[in-house]
Amino acid sequence: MLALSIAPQFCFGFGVGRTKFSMSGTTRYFTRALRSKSNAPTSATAPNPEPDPASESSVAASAPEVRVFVRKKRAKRTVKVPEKEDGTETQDQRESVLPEIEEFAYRRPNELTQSRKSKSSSDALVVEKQVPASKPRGESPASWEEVLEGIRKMRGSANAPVDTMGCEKAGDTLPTKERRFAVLVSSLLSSQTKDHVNHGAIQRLLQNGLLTPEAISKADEETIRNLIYPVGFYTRKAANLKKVANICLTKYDGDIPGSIEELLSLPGIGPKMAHLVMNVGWNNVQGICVDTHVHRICNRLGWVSRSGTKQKTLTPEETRKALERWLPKEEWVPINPLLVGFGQTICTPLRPRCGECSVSEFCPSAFKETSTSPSKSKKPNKL
DNA sequence: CTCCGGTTGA
DNA sequence: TCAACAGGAG
Repeated sequence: MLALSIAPQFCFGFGVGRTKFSMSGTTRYFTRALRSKSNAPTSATAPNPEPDPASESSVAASAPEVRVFVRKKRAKRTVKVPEKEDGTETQDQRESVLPEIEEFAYRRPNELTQSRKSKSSSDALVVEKQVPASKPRGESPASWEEVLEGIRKMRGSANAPVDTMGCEKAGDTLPTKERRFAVLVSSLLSSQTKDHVNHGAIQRLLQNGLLTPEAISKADEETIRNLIYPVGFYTRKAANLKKVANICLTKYDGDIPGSIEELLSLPGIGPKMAHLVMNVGWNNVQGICVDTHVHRICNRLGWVSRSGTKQKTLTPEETRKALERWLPKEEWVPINPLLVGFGQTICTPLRPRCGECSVSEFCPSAFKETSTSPSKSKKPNKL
């Protein structure tokens, strides 16, 4: 999931020999793309399209075509960034980065109108199960439609990248079964990971032919770990990925599970991702994909509460059920990217920019958390 | 409630 | 420099 910014200080440069580093109290890491552009200027991004089923020694070690990230743990001192980080360079970085971000910008208004008109013109979506739009069963909050519309307008002017993009884009040129698997993999990788990082990992898997259950189950874990490296929690995810690939092969004939319950049984797939995979992979809306942004914002707006009370919901799952009680089904999919983007730019977890929010008049929590924060309370309100 | 591993804002 | 972050597992 994204933190707050698409700002120019982003300096990621996959495959261009740029080094970045981070610091934390106990551990320092830096990453470096192995093959720099100067070695193979024109083919740097298309190393080896063929599957390279694991030789015993890791693919990363034996095949120079595989682009991996090298990580070093516990470097004792700060690593120098080889390329200058002065102002002009930053400018270049921004220019090279923004188009990629642009790709991820959510295009919800189109899709919304499309789904409302229920037109079959959508190309990549294969499983076209018609979801009956159910009538909301609970009380709708006052003015929720105005609020949604207001947020849509705010989002239209300032797009924020959204983590579902990696999923929706994942392998959208692939055959349907492979595409579903790509969506599943993307979901596995995407949690706690910025989507451009996730997208890079998916591309590397794809380029190395490792975006099928067969290939992943044959590849060794080290290879997978190196390929997905910059994503958050890559060690755990590499292990989960192998397990999931094997489960898909043995229990689902190489396809992915088609129900929430079965998806939840996969390691690394929880409620949020299970609903995301159903929505995006199967185009079958079983529930709302609720992440912390949706959870936080719905509570701030007073849209959800513990059943029978006015208390805030305590978990995203609780929020999901509460929201599903009244939100019309055609909003179930759009609500996530809408609120996530909103939550990244305006309704931030800490110090929400209520002054810039056009729907603050409808929000019971507006201006309750001051941007200068201190005098409020020792224990800041998490929502 | 903590850990996972890296990024980010303060 | 360092704690907060974000989804899932334990």
